[in-house]
Amino acid sequence: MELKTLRYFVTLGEELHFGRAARRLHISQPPLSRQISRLEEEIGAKLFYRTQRHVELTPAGELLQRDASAILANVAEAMNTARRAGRGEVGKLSVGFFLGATYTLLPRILQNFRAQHPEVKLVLQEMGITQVLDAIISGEIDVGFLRPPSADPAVLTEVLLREPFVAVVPQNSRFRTAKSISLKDLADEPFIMYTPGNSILYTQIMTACHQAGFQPRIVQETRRPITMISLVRAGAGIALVTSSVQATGNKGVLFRKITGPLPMTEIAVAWRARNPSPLLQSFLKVARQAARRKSTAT
Amino acid sequence: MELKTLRYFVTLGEELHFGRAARRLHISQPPLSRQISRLEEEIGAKLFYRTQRHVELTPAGELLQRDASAILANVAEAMNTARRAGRGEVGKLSVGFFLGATYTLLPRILQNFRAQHPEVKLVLQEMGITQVLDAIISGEIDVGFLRPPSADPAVLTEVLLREPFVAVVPQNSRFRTAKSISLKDLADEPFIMYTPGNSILYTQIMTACHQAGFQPRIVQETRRPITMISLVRAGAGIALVTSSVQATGNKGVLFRKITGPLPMTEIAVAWRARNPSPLLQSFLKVARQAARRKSTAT
DNA sequence: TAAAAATACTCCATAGGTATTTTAT
DNA sequence: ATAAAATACCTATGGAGTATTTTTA
Repeated sequence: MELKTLRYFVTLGEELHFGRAARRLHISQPPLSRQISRLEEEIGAKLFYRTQRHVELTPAGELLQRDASAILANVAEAMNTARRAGRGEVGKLSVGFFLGATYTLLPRILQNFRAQHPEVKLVLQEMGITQVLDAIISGEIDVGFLRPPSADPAVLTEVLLREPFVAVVPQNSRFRTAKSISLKDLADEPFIMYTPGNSILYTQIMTACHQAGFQPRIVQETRRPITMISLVRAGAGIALVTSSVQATGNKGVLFRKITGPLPMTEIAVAWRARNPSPLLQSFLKVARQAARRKSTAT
Repeated sequence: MELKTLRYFVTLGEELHFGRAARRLHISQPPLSRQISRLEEEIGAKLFYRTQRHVELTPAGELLQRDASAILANVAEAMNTARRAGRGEVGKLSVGFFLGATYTLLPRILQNFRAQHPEVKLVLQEMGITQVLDAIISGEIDVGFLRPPSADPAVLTEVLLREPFVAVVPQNSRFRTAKSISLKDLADEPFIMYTPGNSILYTQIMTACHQAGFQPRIVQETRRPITMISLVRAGAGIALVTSSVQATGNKGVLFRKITGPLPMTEIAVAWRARNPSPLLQSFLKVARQAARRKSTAT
């Protein structure tokens, strides 16, 4: 069975006249006769009652007519879908990210991408920052957000966002009137700190404090900046978080700029080096645009 | 697009290896490569990422893989359905009948036919006895039940059932003790009669009465035997109905055999002379069987 | 270096064309 | 007598084969 045969059959079923059907198919009448005979042979049932004056569908032919039309439509549809998928207009894209990307960067990227590619299904997965890289390598996700460096040659990364640390202090803090705080002024404060294991922020802060000449007194550790802010609000100490955390708009605490040896911290987008998916490329483009606008805004 | 190409594509999508896929398809590797390239060209999108070591579906390929498998399954299914329709195992059969056939004959035929052809959809239409013939000629129904003769050379008929008339009398009738009634004994009774227009029963009864030497006094006319029986029960008169009407099991009236010049009345099955539908043939076979058993039972 | 996909070319099966016959109205 | 489907026969496109080249892990 070939589709050509089905097309012939469907056309003849519509015309009920070999000559006219053949003309519509841009072939001559004899080949059409032969193809129909062959089809009937293959199926093992007459599909048309035909005399020299009259052509009519048999019950079997009528059933096949319905099915065949549907099949032809499905084929056209499938080809179209594949074509559009090739242009990156439809499909699926898995995105992995860590908590820190969800404050300002990711929402804007996703919003723009959805607007430009409404028929693309986005599969979003939050995961630990250390797992993002593995997920990219394994192919579990197509694109991920992480903090560089990624240190794997099979994965390409591109920094989207650089942001400073800010200090989170209670509203009644002695720093409440200060516009910015020098890092070494915090030497005697109780620190609420990131968990060491799964955040390079921990390392960045610790290193900076040592450079500033003190060893912070850590009174609490947590992974989530929101929790850190709650603890600050409760008076447990002060915390250093990335600037974008301010976007959660927390009341009851104050955010202050830090001066001193603290470096900027970076968020990068990462993807498998040879993943030629057109969707991936579209996503990266949107991500770059969003990041550019974001940066200027910051 | 031809199905052959889709089959190649699906197989390669399963194997992800040109050599193995070609072996499964009983062709050599180069034609497979070419067909896949051609398909990609036609669609305008790469369907496989391929290096010499690794073949993988692209997003577009993955979509098409799903659609193509479904399409191939549908094609197989459609061919099968058509094949079975050709053997009369599935399909649709339109049956037209008049009221008089519904008492004993039709139920049994339909029951048997449904048992033997569970996948055939029966479309049943009750219609006036005069319309059955037209419906057959126009092709609106495939097979019809009517009272012969049909008087159209394009329609074949076959008598299935001959049945006598019986008298319907009230329970308190003077005939209640009689085993049978002679037609001319009814000469003075008020008659509840079939409508003249659409029943040859009217003609049969009137003719017989004249032969018996009287003109029946008609007090009521109706098309439905059930109504006639109700009227008899209500004491409006007596009626002559076909024997099979007894099957409705009416209380409150008595049925009595008639002796005299009343002929048997017939029910025939009829169909378009050249309707080669295998379903029709099956139906006729079942009808004949059912009628044979019915006759012996009567 | 080897395994596998792509390319080059050759051949033939079969789809389609033209001419003609058959058949039912 | 005629219109339309079937049959006969011919032609040529394109699918499949073999041999070879290219590529990358």
